[in-house]
Amino acid sequence: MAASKDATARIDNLVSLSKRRGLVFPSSEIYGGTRSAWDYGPLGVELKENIRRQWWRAMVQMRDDIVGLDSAVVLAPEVWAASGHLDAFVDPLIECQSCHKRFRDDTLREEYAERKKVAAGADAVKLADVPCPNCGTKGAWTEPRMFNGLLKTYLGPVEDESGLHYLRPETAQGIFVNFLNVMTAARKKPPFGIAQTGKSFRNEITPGNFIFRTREFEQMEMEFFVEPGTDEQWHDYWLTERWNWYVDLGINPDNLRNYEHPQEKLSHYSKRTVDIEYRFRFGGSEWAELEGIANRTDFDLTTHAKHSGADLTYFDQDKNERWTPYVIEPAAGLTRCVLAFLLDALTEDEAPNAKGVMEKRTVMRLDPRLSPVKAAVLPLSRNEDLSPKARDLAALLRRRWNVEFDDAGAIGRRYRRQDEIGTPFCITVDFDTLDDQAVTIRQRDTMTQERIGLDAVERWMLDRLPPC
RNA sequence: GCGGGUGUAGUUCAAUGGCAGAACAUCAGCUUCCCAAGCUGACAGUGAGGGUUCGAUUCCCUUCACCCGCUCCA
Repeated sequence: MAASKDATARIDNLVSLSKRRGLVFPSSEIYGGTRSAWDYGPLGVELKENIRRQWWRAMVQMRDDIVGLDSAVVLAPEVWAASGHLDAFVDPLIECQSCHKRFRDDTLREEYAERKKVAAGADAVKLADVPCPNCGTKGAWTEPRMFNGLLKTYLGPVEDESGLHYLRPETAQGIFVNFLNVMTAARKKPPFGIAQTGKSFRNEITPGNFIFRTREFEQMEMEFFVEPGTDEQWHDYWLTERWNWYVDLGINPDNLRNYEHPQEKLSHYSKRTVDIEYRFRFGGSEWAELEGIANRTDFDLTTHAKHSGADLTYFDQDKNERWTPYVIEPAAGLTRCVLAFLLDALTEDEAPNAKGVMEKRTVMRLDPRLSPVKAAVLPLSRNEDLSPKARDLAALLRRRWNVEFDDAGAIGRRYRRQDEIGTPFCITVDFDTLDDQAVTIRQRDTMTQERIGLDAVERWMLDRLPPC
């Protein structure tokens, strides 16, 4: 339990750092807050967009077999009936009034029917006869209450059932209903993929663990359409690709693992699902899901074809036959990625202060591609000659990157402030700069410095920051 | 939603049924200052609502949020 205590402290530490530095704020804080979501501050939105950009580059722009899409959040309600979400997301839950433990009404009666060999099945079982599996109290159940995971909204001027719509619980369905549009317009044929990122909404019973589980969250999903029979190979391919994406962007592989879903617990659409989990070290569980990589078979295209009447098969000219593609889906949580990248990057080391005494240093060792601020330009001290020189350099670099200028307080303090938010490079304009037209560049992780000519700074940065 | 815990400045913590303090952070100024400990000054708080009371941050109720469990799977 000591480990989880440390982990809790680590998260608490990140929560306060996030607020202090403008990464993540409690939502609607001045009104006491709402637990549904968190807000991303000036640095948080940069980090989140950088992660999204890296995903988009790796999944869409650097490949010729995947294209992008941005479908609506509110789709026709029929989509959710066809996809199975209207059924699968509705769980009737009942609670034992003695021990307050909760169960699903239907599974409780099913298990009872099986155990007691009730011939007529679960429907014949009366709840009053069923004892609580936890405490044994018989029939002290509350009324079943429906917990619908879908968020409802009412469109149109009159708020009645005819306007009932749902906010999407996943971005995937927007891809499936556009399958034909995209395949034709982009002139793609299987194997090919459609990717999109965006907000999704789920009525989670218990949001929590900072930004890990929220009712409003962001996903990065890709549906990869393949010929049946090749699906298992492609599934393995994407497991490797996605794992490597995290490691390439700096996540310590020791903090990653694959979790194979047991066959009997698979979602209604899945043949096989493997999660990439990160060692978040929350109180309750060491590992938690970052991304789910599922073989969705032809479930989605088939069900949408059936419900809509559209032909969602693909005509294979080589084989002269029609088939419904299978789908491999790597579905990542963008907001979960933000948390994982932050936790993995947040480190403490020791560095000497101005008097040579070793002191704790907080460093956010983010990959420079993800860092909210790419460089800070700092005059050695606030001075009428140095500050303008530094401002000019900052303005020049801002044409390409998010660059800060700061001339407040002592130089060491400013370095540490940039360390804490993960800025990889600090460029210092000193009094020699006025003569030799050169600056020192300090690197975040090593604190080493090198002197570079003013006119070479942009090139130096370009060599170390890949285009994005 | 249920059970347990917590709520005081931006952060981390004090204190009290009768003026709410500190440290760090932040901001302004000073400083030829290269790794947060210099000097001067400033801003800033009892989560919200109600009750008891002459008086509530403190006691009571409600509510909201966070943390730990039940649940969950991006």
